[in-house]
Amino acid sequence: MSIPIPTIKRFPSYLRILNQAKEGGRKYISATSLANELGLNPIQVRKDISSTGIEGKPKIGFDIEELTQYITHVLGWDNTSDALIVGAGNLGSAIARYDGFASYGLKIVAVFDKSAEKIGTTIGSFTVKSMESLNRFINENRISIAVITVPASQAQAVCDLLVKCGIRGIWNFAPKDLKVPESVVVQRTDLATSFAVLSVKLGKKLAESDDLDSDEDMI
Amino acid sequence: MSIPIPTIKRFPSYLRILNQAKEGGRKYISATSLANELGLNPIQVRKDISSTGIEGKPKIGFDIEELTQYITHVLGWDNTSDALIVGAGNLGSAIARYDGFASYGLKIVAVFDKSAEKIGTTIGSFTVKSMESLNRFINENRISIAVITVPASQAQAVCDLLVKCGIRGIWNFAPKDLKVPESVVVQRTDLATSFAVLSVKLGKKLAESDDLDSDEDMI
DNA sequence: GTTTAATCGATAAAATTTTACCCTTTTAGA
DNA sequence: TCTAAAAGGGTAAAATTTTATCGATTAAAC
Repeated sequence: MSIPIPTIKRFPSYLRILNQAKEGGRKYISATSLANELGLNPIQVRKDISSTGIEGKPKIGFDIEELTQYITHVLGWDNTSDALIVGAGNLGSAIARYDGFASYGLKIVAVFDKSAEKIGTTIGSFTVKSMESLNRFINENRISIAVITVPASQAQAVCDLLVKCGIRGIWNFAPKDLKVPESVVVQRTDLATSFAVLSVKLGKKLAESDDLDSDEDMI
Repeated sequence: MSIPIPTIKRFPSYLRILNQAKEGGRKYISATSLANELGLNPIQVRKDISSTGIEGKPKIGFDIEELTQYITHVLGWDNTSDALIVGAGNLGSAIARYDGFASYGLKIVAVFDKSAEKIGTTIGSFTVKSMESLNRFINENRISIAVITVPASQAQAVCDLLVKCGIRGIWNFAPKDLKVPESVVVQRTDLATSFAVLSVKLGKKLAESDDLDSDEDMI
């Protein structure tokens, strides 16, 4: 009944292609063409879509509008959530300035930092607020999501504080695995993880082409 | 023989904990304590480690130094690769300024952008270079890895150019699935993907606690 | 020295995810 | 109208990944 995590991870890509197709004036899209765009297996796309309960029409495909709405809904991106950022360093600043979150139902509404030098400065459209004002801000604005972009050494302390203030979802960019109570959800996003996969694949690829090179020498 | 992708994705976390333990003066670490730190299953950790060929000692665990070296080697992080960034926007700038890449064998050596306003400006320790100078730079410095941080609409064009210049590995931050020849490796890193998982988990969690609330009402 | 408890390692089972197969539906064209 | 081709959908198989089980090993405590 519940949707597999790998499927959920593919959903944002589907949305992206769907939007593209819609902008191109199309009304229907087949699993096959979705798959082609994304380099996926069409059967897998169909299976992913089937988990939303949406049905397609043979020879035509799926109704783009309907599919978009369902996926958006499954992801909970149809209701915008306010979120705040803790940590006004490079990454925090970049995220604060990034304007693409709106399309996935996330609205950054404030940026916090503990450094006296940063408090009061401007990042994009935000004025950096102090950690002392965090609790009140969360409660007055009923914030349930926080983005952590502080150094690893401070991440757990910040996390604990956020949890105490009532935050329920944490998007953690610090390279640190946070301990939270069962009622709180943490998702860690780690550049290193992604780069590890690139490294290994590239290493393998380079080794292959070296092999080819030596094969060629033997001709 | 080849290491599963999920295992590779966990390797950077292992390295992080290993470093931490080493700094704490420890010489050995058990799969169990690694697992505890990361919220993983100890059996899984042992299995992951076994794919490196390293053997541990019962009752003691694994030699931290040895394990670190092997994992680093498997990831190819023992040889530093020079890389360049294309796209000096928010994200590109943040990445250029980020100093944590060194620990995973990645050294950003230049930043490129096509915008005349940005060329010549300074980002961290880099002076933004023009796209015209890209080809020459790649060849003179034998760069094989590029980071793409341009908008989605330009990503494929930039990618094609990079491939033509001889780039073999592309770390793509643009929300766009790039088509590359078979000899090139692309890894896409997407904030939306990560956030999707958080959204769904959080939605489920919030629904659960709503259920509990209503249950309590019934008492 | 013996016992105990922690841990490893190998193999097997379970769970999850991806892929294959085959049949049905529907549109477009002969 | 009939036929062909392009999907979709359901079920089952295959592949991958995670978890369990159990015996073997080893340092530390007694």
